[in-house]
Amino acid sequence: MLEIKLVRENPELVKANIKKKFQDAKLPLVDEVIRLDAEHRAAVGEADTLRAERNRLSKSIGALMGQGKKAEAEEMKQTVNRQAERLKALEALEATQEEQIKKIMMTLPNIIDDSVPIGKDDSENVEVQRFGEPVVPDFEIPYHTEIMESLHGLDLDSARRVAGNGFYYLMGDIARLHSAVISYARDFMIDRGFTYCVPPFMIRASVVTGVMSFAEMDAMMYKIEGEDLYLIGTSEHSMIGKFIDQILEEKELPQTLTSYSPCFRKEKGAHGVEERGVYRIHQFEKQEMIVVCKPQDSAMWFDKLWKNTVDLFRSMDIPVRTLECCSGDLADLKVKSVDVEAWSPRQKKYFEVGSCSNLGDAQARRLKIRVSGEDGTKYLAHTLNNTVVAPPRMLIAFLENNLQADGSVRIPKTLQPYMGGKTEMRPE
RNA sequence: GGAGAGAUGGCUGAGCUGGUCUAAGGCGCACGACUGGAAAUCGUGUAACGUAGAAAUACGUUCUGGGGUUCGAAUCCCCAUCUCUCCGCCA
Repeated sequence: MLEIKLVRENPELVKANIKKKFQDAKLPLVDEVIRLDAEHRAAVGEADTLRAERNRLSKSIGALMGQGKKAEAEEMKQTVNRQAERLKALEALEATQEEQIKKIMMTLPNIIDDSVPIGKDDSENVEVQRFGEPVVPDFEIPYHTEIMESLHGLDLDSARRVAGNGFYYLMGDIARLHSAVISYARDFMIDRGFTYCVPPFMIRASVVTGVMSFAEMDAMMYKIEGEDLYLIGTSEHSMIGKFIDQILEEKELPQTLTSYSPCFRKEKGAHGVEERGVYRIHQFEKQEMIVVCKPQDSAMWFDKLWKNTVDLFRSMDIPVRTLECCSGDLADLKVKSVDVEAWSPRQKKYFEVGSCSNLGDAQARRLKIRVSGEDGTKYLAHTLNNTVVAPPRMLIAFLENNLQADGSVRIPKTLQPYMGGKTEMRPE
């Protein structure tokens, strides 16, 4: 979501950005929206003149009525009525133009950061940095469902009967580990100065459309039947929505929040062979972090945010890397984004466990999140979000990296207090 | 779920028998005066968004949101949302 002024004044910049994202089909939209905008402003100008005239005449009708000059008032009413038709037509035109402009503006991608690598799809994403040694042990690592089952920690059969594919029962120590990871991650972020928050798990359509594109919404969100409510796909939705229509004082920034929520996703689309078990599921839990800040600070916060996730995983002895999203793979609302990926010693590759995004002012423009500066000027805030940790997918990385040759799973020191002091989980 | 009352600029709060509402009054905030400095006091100014303009400014839109009646809506009508009170239900 760009500002129409930017498109009007810098069409070449907007077009170059579209090309960088390999969305050439959208190029004609730029000229089209500029034309619509010019027509719209002309219509507004004419309509405003008519409205001014109507207001002036209406006022004098009031005055005439007060003086008891009914005949003159009636005559004046007729004058206003003669203009009413043209005004009505103009107002209808204004409405359709606004709708058309908004529709196009919603599809134009945000201007990406200069540092974003150019590439057409996820195959061209770029590894930035590795943290920790990606170890491949000399014994075989089983599929994560087998590790969990060996510890009596997973019951997919029952889940299928009760809710279907994409759901799970976590049992015993695995369920406890799940809660431990969430609690540990919560405290980890609180220690870094973030404010803990439990948000609504359902949100209105108006908030959904503010935080994501229609295509994403259709592919992800579960709707509550008969109500204007959707189950959240991530607490980012309700956390950014918290600031909808707000004008924040500059001194209240930055807002740094960490939130817990269950997440619900339809996950429309094919499920690959490596996505069995608890990798791609309709329901999971997540500790999230979001930041609302001044525009000049968002790049700095972006770096801080993804580092938090890296540090968290490293504190549980899980090797990770950061993978920068290339231009073509970057969602339209985003300025820049990196995925944090955890090492899978079984697959001998990294897989996504978190995603850190700088949205610039795109969400803020849609949701009207503004800042009132010291000198009274108003501007849009920048918004960012990042995963702290999202089990049960994260447990896959945890189990594979902490599995011992004898089938037991080591519990790192940092997690032990959250596991009642246990140092390992052992199959019976 | 049932019944009733409400929603007005940053906050509080009047207006709600339709027409100087260009939204009173108060609080807060900003600037100025007074002061050695401050408090108190006094004065002035204090919403957002859009269009035009270099700017001053002008015009338009907005009184929870959407629709309607009217020459004209904060005010009347309809729908939605939210809040409060009472009843019911419930962890």
